[in-house]
Amino acid sequence: MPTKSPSTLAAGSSSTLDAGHVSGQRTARDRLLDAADELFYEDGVLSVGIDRIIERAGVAKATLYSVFGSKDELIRAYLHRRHLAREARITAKLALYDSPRDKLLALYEALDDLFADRTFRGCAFLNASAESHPGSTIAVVSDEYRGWLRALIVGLATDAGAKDPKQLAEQLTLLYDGAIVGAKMDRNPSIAGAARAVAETLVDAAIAG
Amino acid sequence: MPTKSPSTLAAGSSSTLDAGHVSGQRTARDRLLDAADELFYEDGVLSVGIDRIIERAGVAKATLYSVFGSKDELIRAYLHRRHLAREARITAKLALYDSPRDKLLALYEALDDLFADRTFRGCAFLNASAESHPGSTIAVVSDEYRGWLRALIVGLATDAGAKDPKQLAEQLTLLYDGAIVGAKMDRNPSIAGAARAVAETLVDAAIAG
DNA sequence: CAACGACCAGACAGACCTGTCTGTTCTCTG
DNA sequence: CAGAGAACAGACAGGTCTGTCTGGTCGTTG
Repeated sequence: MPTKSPSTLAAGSSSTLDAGHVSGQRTARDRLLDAADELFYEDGVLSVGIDRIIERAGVAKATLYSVFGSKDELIRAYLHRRHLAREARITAKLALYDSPRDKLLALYEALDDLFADRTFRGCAFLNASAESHPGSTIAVVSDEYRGWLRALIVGLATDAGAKDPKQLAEQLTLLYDGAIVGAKMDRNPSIAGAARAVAETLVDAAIAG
Repeated sequence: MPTKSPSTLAAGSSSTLDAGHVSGQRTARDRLLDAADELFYEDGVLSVGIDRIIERAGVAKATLYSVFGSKDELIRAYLHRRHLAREARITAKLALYDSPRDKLLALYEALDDLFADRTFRGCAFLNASAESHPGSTIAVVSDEYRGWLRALIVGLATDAGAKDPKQLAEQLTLLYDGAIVGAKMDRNPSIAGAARAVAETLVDAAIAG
C-alpha cells in the first residue's frame, strides 16, 4: 500500500493477488505518473524539469528513461491519463441520468465538480497546447481528447432527438469550453451553472418542433 | 543608418520633419516589441529566449536590458500591446454599428476576422497564463484584459436594455471564450458564426419582455 | 550460492537560459 | 572639432535543462 496518497484519480493498479513479478509497492511508473500529473498540471510541461519529477516520485533518473524513454513520452502518458480520468468522471456522471437530455446537462455538472477542486488550473490539454507546436505529441493527444469529447456530445445530441445534432453539439461545446476558460481566467467557478442554464435552453430548442 | 532592414511591417520612415531628438529609424523598443510579439505568440513566452528576440529585432542584448530591464518586463509589454491592439480592433468593429444589440454581435464578427488570420494561435492571454503562476506579471496583465472585456460587454448589455446585464454578459463571454478555444483546438474558424448565432438568440431573449 | 533484473544515487556532457560587462561605432549637439 | 549618448557585437558567469552512463544495492529465481 502506498505511503503517499495522491488524493485524486482512481489509483487502480496491482493488488497483491498477482504478487508474482509485480511488487507490492506501487510501480515506479505509477509514482512517476503521479508526480508528473501534479507538477505538469500545476506548473506547465515546459517549466517542470525531469529532476523535479524524479525527486517527487522518489525514482532514479535512469528508471524514468528506461520506462518512458523521453520527457516527450512522459508528457504523452500524462495527458493520456488525464484523458482517461476525465472520461471516467464524465461517464460516471452521465450514468446518474437516464434521458439523453439530462445526460447532456450532466456535462456541466461534471464541470461544476471540476471547478470546485482547489487544484483546478484550467484544461490540461489547452494548457499543454499553449506550450507546444502544431503537430507535436501534445497536439496529437489533445486531438484524441477533443475527438472523444465531440463524439460523445454528438452521440448524446443524436440520442436526444436533436434536429441537427452536429449543430447542437457545436453549441454545447462552445459553452463547455467557455466555462472552463471563465473558471480559470476569471476565477469564477459558478460559471458552470450559467453554462448549464444556457445549455438547457439550447437543448430544448433543438429538440422541440 | 543600419545595414539590416527588418523587412516587415510598415517601416514608417519618418520624414525629416521632426528630426530633432527622435531618429528617423524605428526605435529599438519598437523593433523588440515586434519581434517579441511574433515569437512569444507563436512559440510561447517560456520557450522563446532573449537571444532569438534580439536576433530577429536586430538589436543588441544590452539595449534590450536597458530598455526593458528584464524578460519579465518585456513579456508584460508584449501582453499590454496585445491588449491595446485587441481593444483597437474591437472598438473599430463596434463603430460600424449603431445599436448596442448590433455592437454586441459585432464582437463575434471581430472573432471571425481574428480566426481568418493565418497566424492565429489562440488567445495570447490564455496561452501566457498557461505558462505562468497565479499572481505573476502575466496574471496581472491578463486580469486587466479580462476586466476591460467584461466591462465592455456589461456596458453594452446595459445599453441594450437587458433585464440582467451581468447575466447576459456572462453568457456572451462564455460564447466568446468558447469560440476562441474551438477555433484553436478544433481548428474550426467557422465557429465564430455559430457563436454569433447563439449570441443573437441570447441577446434577444434578454432584451425581450 | 550465483546470476539476474529492477532500481537507486549521482556524476557528466552538451546545450541553452538570463543577465552583466567590455569595447567599438555612429550620430547628434555644443 | 570634441564630447556625450545610443546602440552595436559578443564574451562571460552562473544556473538549468535533457539525456547518458557508471556503480552500488536489493529481492527474486534457478
